[in-house]
Amino acid sequence: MKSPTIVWFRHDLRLDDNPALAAAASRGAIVPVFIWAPDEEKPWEPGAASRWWLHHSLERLSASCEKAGAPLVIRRGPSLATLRALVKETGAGGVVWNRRYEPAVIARDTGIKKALVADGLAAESFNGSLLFEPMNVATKEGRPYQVFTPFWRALLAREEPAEPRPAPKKLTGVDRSPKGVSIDSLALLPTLDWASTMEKTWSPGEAGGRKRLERFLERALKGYSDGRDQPSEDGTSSLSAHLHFGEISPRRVWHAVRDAVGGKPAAKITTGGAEAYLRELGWREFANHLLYHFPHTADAPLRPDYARFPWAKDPVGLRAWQRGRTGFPIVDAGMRQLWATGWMHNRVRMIVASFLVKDLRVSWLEGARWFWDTLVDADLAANTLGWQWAAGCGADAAPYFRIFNPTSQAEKFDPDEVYVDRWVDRAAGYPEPIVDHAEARKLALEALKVVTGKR
DNA sequence: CCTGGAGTTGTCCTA
DNA sequence: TTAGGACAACTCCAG
Repeated sequence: MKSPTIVWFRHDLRLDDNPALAAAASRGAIVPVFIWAPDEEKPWEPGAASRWWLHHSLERLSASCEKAGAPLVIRRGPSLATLRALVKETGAGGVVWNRRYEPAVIARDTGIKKALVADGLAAESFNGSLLFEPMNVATKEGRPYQVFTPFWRALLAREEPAEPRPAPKKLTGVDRSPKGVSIDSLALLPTLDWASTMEKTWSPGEAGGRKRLERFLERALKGYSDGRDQPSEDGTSSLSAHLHFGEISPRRVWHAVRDAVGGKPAAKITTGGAEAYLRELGWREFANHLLYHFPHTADAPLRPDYARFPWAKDPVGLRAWQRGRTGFPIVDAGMRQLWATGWMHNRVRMIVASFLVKDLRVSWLEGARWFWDTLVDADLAANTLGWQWAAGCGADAAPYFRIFNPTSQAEKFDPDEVYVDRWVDRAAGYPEPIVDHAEARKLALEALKVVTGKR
């Protein structure tokens, strides 16, 4: 019998349109593996909400692999050593995986590939997570893009992403599957009772992702352009966490959206909702492009001038923001939705982010860290882009004078206060506003002069 | 190399 | 009540 191939699952927790899995399955027997090694991703090892999601996603993936004929082996420990051990135990001839683009992960994976090849093994990686990988996209001058619109135009001018390929009908496992550990033993679930609302809100896993997509296409795609701005409505796709963990393929989403509006090439789509949604997938690509080409941005502003920005030390304000006790109902509603569900509507993410960095003048990194721990869709590329955009220190950032007014944003996007009422009880001991917005706005504009170097 | 149009998501003041 | 301009320049990127 031919030697089996190890399929190293990471952020591609699906069988559908999974290039690494497909390649391995076409060669013969496979050993599907997930390795829990959070230390290797420091300082951005998965946060609490991500771990909750991962726990359930692994349960689903494990069930699917089992059913398809090749049980998932779960282990913990250093990735390279674990892969080498598995090679030894199974006589595998190679290891395959789908690529990730976070700086720490790239460094690790590069080392692992080199080591495996030096061991005399076949090691091959694939694109399972992006429509267009960052190393293949550049301006006419060969530089990375830093402005979204030209980036997006360039993507639209290209050949479209390939059609997704369905899951292999059957997987062939090895005769004696290597021992693994239980999902429970990874201790991914929170110890306190924090996840009950999350459990009601989400269905982690491949099937849950596909259902979300179908539901979105049926109910919200058409009205997406405006619907996505109403946090009280289910007007967004809510696919972010499924996409982050690779439970659904972006190619699958891309083509499903195209097909939903007649199957025209994406560049020719003028239907408002579909065009706007594909553009959001474009932002996901752009975020990965930026993080790949500017790896320092996860921890420092892209625009070096901003290192001078006089951020406030305000642990009390930060705490009030985190707990949803700022006295600004739309901000508090968002922060409480985040705490309860592990997710926040994108419109509200912008409002709360602007509030933290402009009204409280607390560093975007504090916000990024809180989101990182509490979002089920926490994604280093998207989180970095979003926070640097709000703070004005990133690529294609919001102009410095664009400071969200939490009151007018609420009036505009939650006029009947349906969203606020869902998350905030303003009767009992609801706090007074912790800042005067008009005053805070002036101070923020003043502080920004330090960066622009003017008086 | 130069040129010129353009840049996700806003707010406030004035006429 | 509403519409329009100011809020800063700067850099990006295609032609």
